[in-house]
Amino acid sequence: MLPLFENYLEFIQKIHPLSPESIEALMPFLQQKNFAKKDFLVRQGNISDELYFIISGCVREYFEDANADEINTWFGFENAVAVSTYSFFSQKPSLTNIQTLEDTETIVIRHEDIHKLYNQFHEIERLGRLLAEQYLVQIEEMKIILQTLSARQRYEYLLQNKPDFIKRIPLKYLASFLGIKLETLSRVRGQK
Amino acid sequence: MLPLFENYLEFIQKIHPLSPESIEALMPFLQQKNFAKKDFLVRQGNISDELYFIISGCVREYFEDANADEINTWFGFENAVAVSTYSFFSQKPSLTNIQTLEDTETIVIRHEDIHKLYNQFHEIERLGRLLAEQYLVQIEEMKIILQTLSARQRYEYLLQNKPDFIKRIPLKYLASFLGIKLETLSRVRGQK
DNA sequence: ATAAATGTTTGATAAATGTCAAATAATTTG
DNA sequence: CAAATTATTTGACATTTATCAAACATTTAT
Repeated sequence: MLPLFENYLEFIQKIHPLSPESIEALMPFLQQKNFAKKDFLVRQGNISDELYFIISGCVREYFEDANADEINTWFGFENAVAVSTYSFFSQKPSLTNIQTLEDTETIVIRHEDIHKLYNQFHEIERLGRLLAEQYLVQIEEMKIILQTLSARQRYEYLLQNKPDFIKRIPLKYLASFLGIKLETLSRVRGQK
Repeated sequence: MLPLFENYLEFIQKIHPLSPESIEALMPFLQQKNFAKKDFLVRQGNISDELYFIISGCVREYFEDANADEINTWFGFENAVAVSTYSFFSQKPSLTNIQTLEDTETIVIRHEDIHKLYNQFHEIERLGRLLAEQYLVQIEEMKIILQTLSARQRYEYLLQNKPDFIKRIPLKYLASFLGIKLETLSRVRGQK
């Protein structure tokens, strides 16, 4: 087994253990892809037919709003799944970009291949369901943060719950992720 | 076929068509439950082991924040699935209440029974996956609204995209759903 | 039909956040 | 390493939103 795939399989098995047969069927569809800093995994407007598991590095998902400002919607580090959900699920043009913030190693699996595996192995479809459910709950949490917290409280939420974000992601990007302006974020974190 | 189940089956078939065998297996687990206005389908702190399909009426999902203010997180009308996602998926205590805003007829299916069906029918598990994916994309949309729009723009979003909300849901509840105060919402909609 | 309860609007003011401009600080590149 | 670029902070001020109080309107229950 290539050592790079170990993290990926471990990640999967934690969500839903797979039989040796499923894993054997899955492996040929996995492909390693490495990206330099600032490369794009997904581009707004294109249909995203790949799902990425991040082995190392860091990516952001963002879109451009009406004023051509970038709105960051998601950040992912090692051992996270990066996917342009709407596009990948519906196979329609992506509303977002996914771009690396550092050199990043990924394991890629294609939409088409996942669906082959879904058809062939009920337990892989179950994995897909569980992954979607978990992802959903995470998005819901972030939605509540944006719905209920002040700028200062949003920053404190990051401090307590996503310390990696503050360590590794430029404030510039974190601001729109938190739904506040860069200057406000800078002030809020100065006074604490 | 009881006419009440028709909408439910139609809803399901639109997401993923099921074979007659699956439908036959599913039917015995469906149960009709009617609620009076202000009744609770789910209570914060309890494990929610039921998923509701709304035949008629209207429900809200909400939780109480640290100041004992109610934060509304979701509204559902006819032909929507109401579920306390976190609790139902993880079978841990619910973070939210689900309460009717009008007399409401539902079709209920239990967590345990869904999982029996998942085990027995791959295609029902697929339905579950697709439902989770769709739900996820909807939550993501609302997250973007809260992340990027001003109070006035949030109201205009509702006007254009969820006119039913404005017709049928008291402003009092819509305000926290939009992440703004009642008075602000009232002002914003007065000046238009 | 009326009183009580619930829901919405309005006003005055305070607090939070945004805007624009400029100064520092940190990082990248030749 | 120095210049150029990118990122962050700070200041003055504008705008938005919240807060608190009260009035007004609508719905519900008797």
